[in-house]
Formats: sequence, C-alpha cells, structure tokens
Amino acid sequence: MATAVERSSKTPQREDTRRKILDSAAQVFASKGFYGSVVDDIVKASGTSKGAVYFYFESKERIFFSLVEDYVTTLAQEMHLAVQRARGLVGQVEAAVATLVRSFHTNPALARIVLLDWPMAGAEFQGKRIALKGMLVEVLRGYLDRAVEDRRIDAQDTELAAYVWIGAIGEVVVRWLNTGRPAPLEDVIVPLTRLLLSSVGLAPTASPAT
Amino acid sequence: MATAVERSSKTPQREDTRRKILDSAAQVFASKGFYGSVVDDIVKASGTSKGAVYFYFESKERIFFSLVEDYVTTLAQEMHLAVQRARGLVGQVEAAVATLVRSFHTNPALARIVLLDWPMAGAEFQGKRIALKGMLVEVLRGYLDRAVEDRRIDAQDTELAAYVWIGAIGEVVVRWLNTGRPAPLEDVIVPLTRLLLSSVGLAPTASPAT
DNA sequence: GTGTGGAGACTGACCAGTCAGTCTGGGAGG
DNA sequence: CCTCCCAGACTGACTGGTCAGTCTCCACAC
Repeated sequence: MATAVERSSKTPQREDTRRKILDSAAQVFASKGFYGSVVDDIVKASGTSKGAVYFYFESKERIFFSLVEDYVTTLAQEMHLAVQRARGLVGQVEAAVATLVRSFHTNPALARIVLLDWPMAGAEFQGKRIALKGMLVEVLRGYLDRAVEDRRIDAQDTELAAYVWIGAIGEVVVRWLNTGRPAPLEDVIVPLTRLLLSSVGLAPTASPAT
Repeated sequence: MATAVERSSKTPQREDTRRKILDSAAQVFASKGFYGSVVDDIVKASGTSKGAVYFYFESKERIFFSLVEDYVTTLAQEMHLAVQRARGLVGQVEAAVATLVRSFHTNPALARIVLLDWPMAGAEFQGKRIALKGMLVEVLRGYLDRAVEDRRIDAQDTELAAYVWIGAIGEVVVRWLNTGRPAPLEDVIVPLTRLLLSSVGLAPTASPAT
C-alpha cells in the first residue's frame, strides 16, 4: 500500500529533529552534567528551538531518560549478539566484557552520562539506575552460575562476583574517561578479562574472542 | 566572590554548632544528593539558621567539600593504622579491604556521599575526586608491586588491578546502600577479599585479619 | 558600648516550562 | 497546473517558581 511508503518518506524528517535534539543533548550532558546543563544549551547545540524540544520531550528529565534507555537497549542487543557468536563459556564471558568496553570506547559521551553524570536526586533516577544495573548483573551472574553447574569453578556467591565485575569494568572505563589512559581503551580488554576470570577461578582462552 | 574564610571557632561550644551543621548536611546530602538538597534543608535539619550556616561556611559547595575531605582524611588514617597492625603482605591487603568496608558500614551517609553523590556532582568536584582516588589506587598498587617483586604473583599491570579492586569494593558497597544486602555488610569482607586476591593470583590467609 | 554568634526575612539571578503565533507541505477542488 | 486550506511542526519571548547567598537586626557577654 501507499500508506507505508508515504509514512516512511514523511517521518524521517520528523525523526530527524528528534535525533538532532537527542544527539546534542548527549554532548551537552556529557560535558556539563545533568544539573550543569541548561535546556537552552541543548536548544543551541541542536540548532532547533525550545518549542521543538518541548514538542518532542515532556521535560529535561525525559530527554535524559530517552538517551539512557536507547543506549542501554542498544548495549544489551550488542552484547546478546556478541555472546551468541562466541564459542564456549569463557569465550562468551570474554565477548561480553569486550562488547561493553568497546561500546563505551566508541560512545564516550554516553559512557560519561551512564557512568558519571547520572543524577542522584529523585526516586525515578535512582530506581532506574538500580534496575538497569541489576539487569546487567543478572546476565553476568547467569554465566557464572552455569560455570558452577558445569563444575568449571567452585561454588561461590556468583551475585557478589557479578557485582565485582561490573564495578571493576565501570571503574576502568571511568579511569579512561578521566585520564585518557589507556589509549586506546581497548588495550584493557585482555588484561581486564584475565583479572575477572581468575577472580572466580577461570583461565582465559588462548585466543580471546573478537 | 566573598572571601568569607571558613571560620574555625576556638571555643568548644561554638564548634558544636559547626558540627551540628556538618552532621545534618551529611544526612541531607546522603538522602537527596547535592543538587537535590537545598540549604534550607540543612538549616532545618540542624536546628540552626541560615545565618549560622553562612557564618561557618562560605557556600553550599564548601559544606560538601568539608564533609568529603574530613571523611577521606579519617579513612586514610584508619587504613594506615590497620595496615600497620597487620602481618604479611596478604594480611595487609586483607586489613586494607576490611577497613574500607567497615568504615563504609559504620558511616552509610558518608559512604553514599563519597560513592554515589560525589561522582555525579559536576565538574567543580572532579579534580579533587580524581586526585583522591588516585592516592588510594597508589596505596593498593604499592602492595601489588611488592607482591610482584617478591615473586608472589606474576608480573602484570598492577595499576589496572588496583583500579579493578577499587571499583569492585565501591560497587559492592553501593549494592549494600541500594538494596541493604548483605546484612551486615561485613559479611562480604571475606568472599570479596578472596575474589580480589585471586584475581591477581594470590591466595587468602587461613584466618583473615581482624 | 562593643564584639561575637546567630536568626530569618529578603533579593535577584537563573531556568524549566508555556503559549500565542508563524511557517510549511501536501491534499482537495477546480 | 494552480489555488485555497488545514494540520501540525516549529519558534522564541515570556512567566513564575526556586534557591543560593545577603542583610539587618538581636541577644548576650564582657
């Protein structure tokens, strides 16, 4: 039908403004933080207008959430794909870590927003942060539980280990955001993965997953 | 612009007001975050007045800094002492981790401020945060370097490992702040220390340091 | 009276969010 | 092909609330 074609030729224009606002917001939030950023900064950076911003988003807060949610969704998909392609338990863990690190590397603005700029005030912000982190923890924990079942590692508190891993990865990325080291960030993938794996008693594969 | 130097009253009675303000500020900042807190919240919680607050502190920011600086200084001293009392390399590492975790456990408000509020607060606070974290990293790194020298562990990127440890400890404490688990927090000390030590290839002592 | 610690009303900058109005593309009717 | 018309995307000056920081006054001590 003509309808579908018409829509797809119509909406891109509309989507375009929304995207411009979102992209600019990512830059602005990343460089000034949520509270340091003023909606007019986003307006200016996006080359649109305040009206346009409030036409697409109900509040400054909502802009932030859209940004984070879009990014986390993408991240989850990327990880899922990478893990599917990987062989063996250790290979899958390596793929998961590598995907996280690589994604942060290619999206430093979003990495900053997710890891450093997340506002503390407001229950909504808190709840979402805890929930999203919890999801990630569950994924890693799943691998560790399987490793325990398969007798690859000793029985242990896999949830704790998952939190340790998340904290470790986050801190290493934060160091990179703050100091620029190592350059490129990808250089940490191999040694970082080795540290994480041996913390629970697993040995890395000879050739890490791509 | 007002260089109203932060006054430190000599009379112990007047020092009392300052302390009340600081203690209340810790509670307020911990529960609402820096930007979510309003100076009048601190005024109300401390049972003093705006005049008193601005008599002792130059700005809201300064209150926050005083809080963080006092706490970090105390923390550093506690760690130093605990490590001095400990025997052997592994024992010292165990003591350092245990001290950190215990201190956060007994000061949840300050833990929240240091681990959750501080990172998210704007650029003004970044420099100091990076520097202080760097110091902590250097301490841990020192232990690891010694372990490498003594051939207790393989040569490796000890700075990376130190960041991994810091991130891991922080994340575990944050989980406790968010979810209340484990109760008491001290229950993580032994398994957490084991994870950290084995990540670099060290075995824990039979009986962990007190 | 003079100094010190404190109270709390007040000010003014700042900024999220609004709204009355403009512009544009495209569809219906000629 | 050419109006005319409308929906709805977009504009930006404006508003109203908020809050850090100031100012004036007071109570009490010496």
